[in-house]
Amino acid sequence: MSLIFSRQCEYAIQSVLYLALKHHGEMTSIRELAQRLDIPYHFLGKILQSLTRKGLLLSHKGPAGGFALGMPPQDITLFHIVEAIDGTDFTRMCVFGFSECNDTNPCSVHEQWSVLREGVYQMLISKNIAAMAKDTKQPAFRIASGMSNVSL
Amino acid sequence: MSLIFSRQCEYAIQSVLYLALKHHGEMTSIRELAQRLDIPYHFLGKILQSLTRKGLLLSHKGPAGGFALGMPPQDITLFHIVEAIDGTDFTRMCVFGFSECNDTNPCSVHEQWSVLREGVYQMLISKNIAAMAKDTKQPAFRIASGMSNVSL
DNA sequence: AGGTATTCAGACTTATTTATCTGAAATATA
DNA sequence: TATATTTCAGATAAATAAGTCTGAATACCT
Ligand code: FES
Ligand code: FES
Repeated sequence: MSLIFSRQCEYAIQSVLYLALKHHGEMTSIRELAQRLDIPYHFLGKILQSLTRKGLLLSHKGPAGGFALGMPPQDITLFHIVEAIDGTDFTRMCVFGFSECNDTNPCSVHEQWSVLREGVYQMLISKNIAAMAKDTKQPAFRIASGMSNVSL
Repeated sequence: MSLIFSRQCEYAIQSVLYLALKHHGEMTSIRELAQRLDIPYHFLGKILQSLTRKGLLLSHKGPAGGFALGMPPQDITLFHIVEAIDGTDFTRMCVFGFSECNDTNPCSVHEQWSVLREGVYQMLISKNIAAMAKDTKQPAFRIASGMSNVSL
């Protein structure tokens, strides 16, 4: 198989986006996220904990507890999430699997790949979560796999 | 971790490229490939067998046996190799992990991703192995991880 | 205070990928 | 024909990723 990001990372992106659709300060439980996004409950718990430790989310225990964004949605980009879950190795990786990817000792698709990789990076930092949430409120966009749009 | 292609696939690419540097019809053993490219011997054996079954390589048993390209290097692209090892699912995958990636029900980075994905596809089909082998003969390029250039 | 709903922490299981081992089949060469 | 060298096939093992379970800690509510 060949992926871009790990499944954990995909779940993390979906969850943060879902939280960004909620009103400021509103708490959302793992249960709700897991149901609505079709993510295994306990697995999601772990992922949200990681994001919380990194400061991307904040959490609160007890009834009426749950998770919410840990910083303003304007300040969160996909790159933050990817960085927190998968790390940023992909910015240094060679298509051929060679150890170091650099201009002085390139493989034969290095030039093309460098451009594409920069494109991926731009995709990850250019849009913040607030903007993506706004997109997602339009009916044409979707938050979860099957669902188009979402009613919270 | 986040990768583009599986490790098997990276090994496959390196191996096919190495074989393309050999004279037409020359047989290369798993042993030589494994040593020069620093790939686990038996694991590489499996991978080369897969490529052989797909017709990308041809193999011959016995002393002076080994592997060679199964078609003219001008006709082999990276896409053939990726297709044989990892499959082509990545051409249909959504960055957010949603089930179907399409224009009618997009996620909020679908537009950017579609462009990038097409770029990856072009990278994989635009250069054939013969051209890449020619690149690799220049001292600035490298065939194996540490090695710059290669003396066969 | 007591009951309930939630996150948190850690051990555990399962699935997938990567890697290894063993021996059989094929083939060149002496 | 005998021997050595190679690929081939299938089982096995180790490493990593994905997912599950249990109970403790925390906080709300009556
Ligand atoms: S050296 Fe291979 S992609 Fe840069
Ligand atoms: S729908 Fe997400 S990348 Fe196409």
